[in-house]
Amino acid sequence: MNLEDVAKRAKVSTATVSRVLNNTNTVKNSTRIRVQKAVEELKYHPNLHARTLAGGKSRTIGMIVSNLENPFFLDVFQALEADAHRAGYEVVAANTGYRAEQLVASIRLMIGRRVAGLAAIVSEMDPVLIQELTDSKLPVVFYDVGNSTKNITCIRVNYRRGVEKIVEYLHDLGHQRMAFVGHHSALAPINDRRTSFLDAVARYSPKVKAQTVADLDSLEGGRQAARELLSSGFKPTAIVCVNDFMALGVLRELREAGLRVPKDVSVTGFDNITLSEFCYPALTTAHIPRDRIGHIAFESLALEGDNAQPSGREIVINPEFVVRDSTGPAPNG
Amino acid sequence: MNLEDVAKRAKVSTATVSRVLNNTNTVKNSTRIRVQKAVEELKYHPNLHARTLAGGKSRTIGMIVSNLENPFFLDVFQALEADAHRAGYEVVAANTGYRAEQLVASIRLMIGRRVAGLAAIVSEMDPVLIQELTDSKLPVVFYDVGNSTKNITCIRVNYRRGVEKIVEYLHDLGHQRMAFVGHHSALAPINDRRTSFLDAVARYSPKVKAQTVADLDSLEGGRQAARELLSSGFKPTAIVCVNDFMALGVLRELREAGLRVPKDVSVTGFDNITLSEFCYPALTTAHIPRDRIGHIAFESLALEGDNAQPSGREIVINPEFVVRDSTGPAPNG
DNA sequence: TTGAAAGCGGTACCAA
DNA sequence: TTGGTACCGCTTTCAA
Repeated sequence: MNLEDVAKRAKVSTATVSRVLNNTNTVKNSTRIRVQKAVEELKYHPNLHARTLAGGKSRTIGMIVSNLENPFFLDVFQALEADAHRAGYEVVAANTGYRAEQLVASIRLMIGRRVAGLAAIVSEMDPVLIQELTDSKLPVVFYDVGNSTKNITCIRVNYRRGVEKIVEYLHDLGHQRMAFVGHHSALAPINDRRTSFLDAVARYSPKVKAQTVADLDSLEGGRQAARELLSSGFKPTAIVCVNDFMALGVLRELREAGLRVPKDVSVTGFDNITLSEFCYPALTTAHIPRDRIGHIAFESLALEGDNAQPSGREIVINPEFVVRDSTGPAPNG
Repeated sequence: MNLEDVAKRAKVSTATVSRVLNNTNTVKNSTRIRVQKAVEELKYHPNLHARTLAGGKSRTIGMIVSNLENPFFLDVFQALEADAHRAGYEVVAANTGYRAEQLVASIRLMIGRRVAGLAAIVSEMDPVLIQELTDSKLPVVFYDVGNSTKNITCIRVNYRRGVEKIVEYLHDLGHQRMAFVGHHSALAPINDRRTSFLDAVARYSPKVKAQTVADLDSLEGGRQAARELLSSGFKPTAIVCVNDFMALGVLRELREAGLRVPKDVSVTGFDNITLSEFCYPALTTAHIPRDRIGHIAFESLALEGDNAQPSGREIVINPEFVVRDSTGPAPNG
């Protein structure tokens, strides 16, 4: 089923069918109706591949994220998609699960699809890939990696600042044994977070001690990390989690170990995902505006004409400290 | 940048380049290497649109879900995608947010992309769309709607049975005022769930009373529904939620209203998403095997040859009752 | 206002 | 083992 079938049935040329389908040029009203009728009757759906191939331009944006299970990424995706749809774009997403090979495959796929722009909200970016994307003319948005150049926009979160605020807050509450629960410490942007924590704690050294553990970025990962922590003998009075998602796992393990939060142990998250307010106890965390990230990504990728953003920007986002119920004074003794 | 550029650089024909790119036929080793070198140097990435257009076949599966925010759908997606990748397929997902117009748009999009198969895990399917998909020759999998025909496989969950078990359990615990928290009662498959609940309760009538409320399928929706319930004067001792996701919202509202779960109010979910075990208290729920649904969807859509599934199957899944900590004896008085 | 035809970037068949 | 070439289904001049 193709244009020609429709054309035949409507007794016009394929060019005319194309015209009515795209509302381009002017078509006599009577023939327009004839064509539309034919389209209806044949239940014709234009082949999008042929369309983009012939048209040259692509109306889809690619987005690659590290972990769709973590609502953080989903929120960014939804914000981006909302903008995209409003502007007549589609967005196709890929999930890497923090696997470098999968990232390579996803990038190839996106390039193969000739996306109009690519948002890479991933931590496993290696320098080679960054370079490759930089070389390509494709508009790209990175999150937490790379450097901005003509076709690349970088969005960074001042994680360090956020963690400093958290550690300071905990210190003021009297905590002296703080632990950090992270994940994938082999990945640079994520290891930076661990380092930020250690640096933040170092300011109160030697009174305040620190320890770090890591597991997968998942509920179960957070739980395992907490388990490891509890059996390490370190006995933290505060656990700083790299994000809210893992913090939920930590909360569970503490609960099952009979520890009360925040009475026995304080816990903090990061991101301020919706769940952080719905779990028990509600998490003290640092807000990262996922929707803003999504909006910025879209703007940098798809705006044209007057609204076009100066590409090659570097945007820094400052997290906002949010106090809830998962933190409290350090226990005595 | 296209095949011809590569061909020129390698001093061969486009046909030969195509051959080495696809590993078809035999190409002399020396020329193969020459071509590969050219591909490398030019950083050439084949245009996937041209590929599918010329090749005729599509190696991608479409999946449409009602609400990606609800982990239930994400789990199905991930299972499907894992299978697909293993078999060399891609899957592109679309989220409707339970909006009928968005579903129509998404279906058109998938058809336009000429997907090899379509999994529609949505509740907002209307008869017209079902018919349209049935007429098309496209392999389709429905969840909870439609009927199986030659090209259509249906996966159904015996929700009724699951709710019966839940209501029976609550009844045995002495609960006499049960409420149901649902969403989008205008959609048939979802209203069926509400009806199942009412029917289940009716078996214990008139001793046991029932009431139902509905809001959005979200954390906040569950919370609002609970709020409405609490201010209705009905004073339920047990709240049966249409799914775990909304149950999380209910838990929060109860907590903020000063009600203890399960001491004052029992709460049940449905689906057994991972979060149901990580929230507090852990939810009594009914397990629905999302991974199995994903696997079945993939099999029905993409298997060929010996492993091909008899299409037009109808698969019924029986939820498994899971007791955790959110349910307990009805409070006295 | 409409039609004919030249691409878009590949694949695959037929010859060489 | 290779090259030539006819499509795949659509968009877009260019003429009529």
